[in-house]
Amino acid sequence: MSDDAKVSTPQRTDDEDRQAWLRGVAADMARLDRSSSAERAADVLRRSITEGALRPGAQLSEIELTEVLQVSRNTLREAFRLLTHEGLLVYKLHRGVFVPELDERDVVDLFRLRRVLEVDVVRGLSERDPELPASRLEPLHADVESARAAALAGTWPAVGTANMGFHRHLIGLADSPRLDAITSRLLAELRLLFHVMATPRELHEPYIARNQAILELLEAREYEDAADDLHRYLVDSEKGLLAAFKAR
Amino acid sequence: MSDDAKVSTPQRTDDEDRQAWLRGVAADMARLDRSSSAERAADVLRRSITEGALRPGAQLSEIELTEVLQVSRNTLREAFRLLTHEGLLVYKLHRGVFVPELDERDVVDLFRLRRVLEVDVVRGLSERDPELPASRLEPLHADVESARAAALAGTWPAVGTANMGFHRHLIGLADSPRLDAITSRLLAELRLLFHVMATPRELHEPYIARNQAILELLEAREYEDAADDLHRYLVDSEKGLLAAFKAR
DNA sequence: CTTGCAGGATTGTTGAACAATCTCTACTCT
DNA sequence: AGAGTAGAGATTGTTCAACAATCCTGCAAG
Repeated sequence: MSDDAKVSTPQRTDDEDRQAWLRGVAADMARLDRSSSAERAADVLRRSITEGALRPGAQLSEIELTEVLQVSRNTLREAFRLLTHEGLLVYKLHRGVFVPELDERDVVDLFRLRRVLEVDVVRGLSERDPELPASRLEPLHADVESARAAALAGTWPAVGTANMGFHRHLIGLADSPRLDAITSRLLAELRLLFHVMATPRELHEPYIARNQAILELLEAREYEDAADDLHRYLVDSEKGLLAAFKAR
Repeated sequence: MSDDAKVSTPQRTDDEDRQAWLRGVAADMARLDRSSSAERAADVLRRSITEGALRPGAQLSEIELTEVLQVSRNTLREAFRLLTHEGLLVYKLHRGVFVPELDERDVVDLFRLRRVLEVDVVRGLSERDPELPASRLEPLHADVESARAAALAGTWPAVGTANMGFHRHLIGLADSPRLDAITSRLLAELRLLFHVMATPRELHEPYIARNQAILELLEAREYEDAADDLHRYLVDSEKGLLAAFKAR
């Protein structure tokens, strides 16, 4: 860690800045030289699925998509694999790939995991409070803000996106790459579930304020209260989705 | 198993049996027609990695493996993708696939998740105790038994396998497919970590008895005590691995 | 109404080919 | 001599065309 800083600026900050910059550049590079074709195709498909253009249950034809996406069948199948791992597609042997159709049991399973993981992250924050700068909460503020803006504009899917970003960033506070990966998959599946709703307003609107309340508790370092709030939040959200299923 | 009994047996049980049988048949079918080539190649590689024939850091050459496994490059790459998703391989763009080298941070990350998930499963058992037949604990007994047998034979890697099976089956009690998938990946990565030990005896032996103790608490329906034991178990196991890293 | 059987369509797999990138060696220049 | 550089060789990324295996559809027969 320590270095041969010969200048008179505080070495710690200087070094930390450099480290942060190095990480940033590395991340940018990794983002740029992605496996080009396969990941680019996966990006397009991912958006089509999460935005609802491809409904749950829909089949994705290989030959059709090779023409649309301008990639070979092999590359397309690699993109399929990527999305399969994210839970956005399922393979049926010799029958093709489909957008998964989730049901009530999946809702229960999904929220069971969300509760365990998210609540534990928030509870665990109290133990590493000192090393957690306030700037780490910045992305959460941005999510609440954009959720509120989207609500004003009436674009409820965007509200859902922002709310999901809030929880993704909340999980990110734990600095656990494996937890981040798991969360990414869970939220992708949650997206699929949202499509059971005709009008997603009552599915997203109530949670804007509740996210903000949790965020304020985090700022006040009331981690236990925040965890309790979050738990109730997830229970209610699950109830809402299950109700939407029954009313469907 | 069940039959289309027109006799006077209670219909409910009859129907439930039929349902169970249908699920069993479906599972068997799904297990049989696996994606043949790609999954078969992945099976071979998976065993090579988990059994240590391919050490962490080793590179897997494509042309070499196409000859050994008798599959085409495209199919081999699909097998690589499968194992990448399990955490047993990592891709480095334009450089190839490698067996990952995990370090202390991975140990901490991994065990953090194991503690949260496994402990929560055990705690949650108390709420669904009535619907949990004693036969569900049968696989756990088998794991303890085979661990003990392997210890007598001195085959410590087999002890590790049995111990991991115990925890996999423990998680399985939650009946959560997503949790099962996550666990499968975590345990695969744990396997990679075991290879840092020259002599794996002290890494596995102490935990045979501790698994049995936990199992006995489960049978006695002392779920809180079992959860506490499990928590300590995982803390100690993490310590042992970290110590092995430092002594390496 | 169910069962069995073509025929057509789709997926699974292969092999070869070319482009892009990395690694290593050997060379040049100071 | 040592550092930097250019290029050859090897490996990976991607595409294409073809064939084998499997699934789905519709129709005929019982």
